[in-house]
Amino acid sequence: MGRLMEFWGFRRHMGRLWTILYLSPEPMTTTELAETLQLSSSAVSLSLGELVHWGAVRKTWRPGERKDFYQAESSVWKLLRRVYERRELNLIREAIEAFGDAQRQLDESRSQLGGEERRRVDYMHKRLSRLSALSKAGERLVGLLVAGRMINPADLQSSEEEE
Amino acid sequence: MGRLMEFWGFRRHMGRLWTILYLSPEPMTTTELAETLQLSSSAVSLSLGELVHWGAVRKTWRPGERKDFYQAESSVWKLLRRVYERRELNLIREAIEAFGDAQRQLDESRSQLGGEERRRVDYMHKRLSRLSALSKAGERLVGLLVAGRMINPADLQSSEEEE
DNA sequence: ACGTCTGTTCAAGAAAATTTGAACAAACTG
DNA sequence: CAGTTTGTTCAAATTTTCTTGAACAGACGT
Repeated sequence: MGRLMEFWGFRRHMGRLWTILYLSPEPMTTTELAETLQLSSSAVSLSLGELVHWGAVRKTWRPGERKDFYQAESSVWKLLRRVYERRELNLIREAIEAFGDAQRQLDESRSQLGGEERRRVDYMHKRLSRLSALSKAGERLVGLLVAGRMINPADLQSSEEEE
Repeated sequence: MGRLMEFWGFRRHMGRLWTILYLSPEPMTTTELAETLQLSSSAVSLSLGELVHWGAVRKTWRPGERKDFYQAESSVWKLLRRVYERRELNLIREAIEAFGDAQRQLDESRSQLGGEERRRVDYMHKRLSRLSALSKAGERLVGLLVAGRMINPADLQSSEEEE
């Protein structure tokens, strides 16, 4: 899970910590976690905090006990959905915006150019439109994924076909 | 595109190089690329090579010209599919294998344990089964994506429900 | 065959990230 | 209220990853 998480763009320790908690029948303390994974308390604090932020781990208490206890959110599907929603969707939207900005910049310079240069700009404009269309299709698809609805990858495919 | 690619686990320059090529009506040489992006020739060579390896860029020639020319594979959908196929599927399969290995290790030690310890091992075993089921559902889904067939995220969801 | 041009590989250096221990802050105990 | 215990933050140190220039190798033209 550490490797998986790292691949996904999170800290490796986040995966390791979550896994330990996921495999434990009982909530655990930071001390136990640090011991199990041979980590310093600050490393645990940092990664655990991020896990809590992503809703992958919940803080709990025990009557009488002074330390905090942590337990894993055990619905991986719920977690995946949240990540797609918060992170991937944002990323795609930023990309869409960037493509739009680029096109607008091209529009501005177009009038001052002629011949060869202008043809080049027009070409770039067309390509950017394609990237935009693709991103928008992607946005829709991820939206459906998050909503748990059926997805048709052919939409992505067709968004790229020449008009 | 650089940021997107980086986020996806590739070098940032791969995204930048691909974009320049994608926006260019004509194939380009390494020299032009290096100039455009202010990169050293070795940096271009490295990232461009990786792009070729992933099929995102093709080498072409021009009669008479001595330098190699490069052009972008312009079907992003095709590229996405290839990445999912070569990389994500592998990752998932490795995970599935790892979960299986872990379970076998638990099986081995189970007989030598008793009481509390054994209950703990059984719990971990059950949890690993859930991760396995989830990964296998994921594998199937990515397989469908690559094949361009319809996907139902609800499969992932249900693979996690208690039996 | 030689010199030139092109592209790749490598090791050293630079930059970026992770990790850690210590300092700090907050909450509880007696 | 002083003394613990717990958790977080920070800057220094370490590790890892990127980048670069130089050395190397291959191909071409003469």
